[in-house]
Amino acid sequence: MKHDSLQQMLSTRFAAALAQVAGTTAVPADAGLRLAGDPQFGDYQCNAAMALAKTLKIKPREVAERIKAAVEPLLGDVVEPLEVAGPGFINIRLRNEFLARHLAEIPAPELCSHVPTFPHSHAPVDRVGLAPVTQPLRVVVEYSQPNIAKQMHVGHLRGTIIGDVFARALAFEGHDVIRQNHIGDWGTQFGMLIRWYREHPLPTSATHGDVLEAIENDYRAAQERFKQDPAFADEARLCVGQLQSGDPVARHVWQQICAESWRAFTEIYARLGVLLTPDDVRGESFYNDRLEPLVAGLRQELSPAGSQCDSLRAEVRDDQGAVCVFMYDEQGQPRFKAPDGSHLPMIIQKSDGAYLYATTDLAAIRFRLRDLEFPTGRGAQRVIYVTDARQKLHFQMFFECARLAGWVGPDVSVEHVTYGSVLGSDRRPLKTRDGKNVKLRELLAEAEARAYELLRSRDEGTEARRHEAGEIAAPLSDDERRHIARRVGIAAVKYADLCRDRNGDYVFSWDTMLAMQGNTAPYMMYAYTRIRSIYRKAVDRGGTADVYAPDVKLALDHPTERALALRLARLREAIDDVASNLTPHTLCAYLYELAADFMRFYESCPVLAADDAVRLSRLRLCDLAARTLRLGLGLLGIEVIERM
RNA sequence: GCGCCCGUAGCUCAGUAGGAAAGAGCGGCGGUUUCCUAAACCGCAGGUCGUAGGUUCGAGUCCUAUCGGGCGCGCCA
Repeated sequence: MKHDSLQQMLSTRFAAALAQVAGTTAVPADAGLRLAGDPQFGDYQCNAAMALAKTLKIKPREVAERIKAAVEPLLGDVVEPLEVAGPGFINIRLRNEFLARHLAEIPAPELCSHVPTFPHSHAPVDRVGLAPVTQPLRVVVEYSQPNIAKQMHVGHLRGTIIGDVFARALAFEGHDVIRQNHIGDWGTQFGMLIRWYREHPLPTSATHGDVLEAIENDYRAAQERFKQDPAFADEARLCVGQLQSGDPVARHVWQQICAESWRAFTEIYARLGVLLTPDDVRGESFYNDRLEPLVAGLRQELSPAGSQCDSLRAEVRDDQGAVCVFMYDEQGQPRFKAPDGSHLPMIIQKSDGAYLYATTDLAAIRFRLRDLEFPTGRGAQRVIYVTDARQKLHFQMFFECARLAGWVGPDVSVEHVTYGSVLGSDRRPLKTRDGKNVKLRELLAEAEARAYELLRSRDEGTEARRHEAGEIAAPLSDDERRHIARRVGIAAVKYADLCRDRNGDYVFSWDTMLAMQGNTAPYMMYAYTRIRSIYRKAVDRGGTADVYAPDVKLALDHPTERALALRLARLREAIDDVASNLTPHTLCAYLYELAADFMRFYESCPVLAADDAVRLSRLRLCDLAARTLRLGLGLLGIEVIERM
């Protein structure tokens, strides 16, 4: 089992050599080791000589030569002779024997059941030879955050998909991941609904096909009535109080609404292949009775003479009837400003006594870091919030406030991971034709329908013809096609979202995401089925039993074999990258390159027709490629299929 | 007014704590199928990296201005 990526392995050796050349015992944190910019320069390169030349006042190429001399004994038979090139680059090419050995160490699939896979499939995960981290962190990932009594819509799509990748990748790395779905299940809006259901029946599955849709319609009707009927509005406000004070009737209606909402959310999550379950729900209501003491506590922590952190400071003060946290910078100037230039506070209690998002967030982080009861009894060391970029200011204020209050220590990492909006082809936020939010339920149905249509139109011609020509055993049955269409459709939506840098806005396009060429889910899934097809045929011919036998030597003589092998050997780098930088698109890029490398290998290296030794070697490469694709796509929350 | 994000090929986007001649896909043009799925593969064409300064041996990448687009900024989440 491997802990270090190739890059880390090379980097530590070069770092040691650098220290030696620089004449220090301090090993540099960065040995300047990068992927080679161009294949002609090898696989990796070390760029540290130029920088070191400056401090040593020696010519860069001379420094490079010294590094080369110092590092070569450390590298053994890992690399071909190093080359110093250009102004002082050191080009590194891994030896084929090393690459082959490296891959040969990946054992036949050993399944691990500690990593979550898909909601409906509890198949253990094939780690493809990658070891978990030795020092796992407890990581909270908060994502999705739908609102009770409303259907999930496109606005929830990105956060749900992206957050799920973090949960998966971090869990795979061996961290102790706690998913948290901070659902909006509390607040004044429930007064209207509770009041409404005094005189209307609560929708049930017996009366409505989509219960949540019915509740949402009622909610809109109640809002309308709230605006027009003052008596109704007053009663609705009273209902809020009843709910908060635990009135059994109000409480019951609220619980029913929540239960129906969760049911609908869970259905969407399962269909999307997202890990979130009702167990992960800890909504705003959960923190309700912690809010009053929290505000009181914050008054203590942030009193003007109270605890301070660095030179920043904050104070709690009532302003215009609201309880506010005012934050100041090192110069004593306001940290945040309103449009009119006045000091912008973070409001933690409204003038009417109600609490806000900020208050709940503070309560939640306190809970996660201090109170969360887990087997080992420790709180989270890393908390990741996945929300859209527009909430940036809120999180900035919230994080600073929590730090200033001393609730988030220096050893804890809190991260706001943002993403851009989903836009339509008009570059405006994606809406339906009549200007409404696109329901996730409908969007996913369309994805599946479009994928089905794609398969059907393709099959009309080629599949039947290929069956007649004896090229394939049987055309797809309609059931299979529906199954495949579901996987491909959902995968297309998720992959299209994940494969671009999450910071920017992104233009939603069915045609782009369902394309068979390019960096898309269908292309990758197709590559996987091609590999599996070879393997099936090999099994039919009885030639796969021993691909992982110790005497099978991986031959990397053809350039496409070598390129594929190198890519496979870099899996660890790709996964480490997502887990530490929280950038799903870099894993997508890796997998796309892997699929493309496989396709090129496939075009130029016959597998089944090759002689025994070569066939087994290539078959093993194929299987490693399939396993790597399945794992990588699985970490992206995408399930592969065996045929397309 | 202040703050954040974005600006790279006709289009959609990569470009990894500054490193060698700027990369994909789509679209365009041209090739490849007695061969494991042609839903593929290969080749060609196409860029003053918004603009102007600066730092550096070296800048798409860092700094400062500036233009253009998006978003945010007291009792919403």
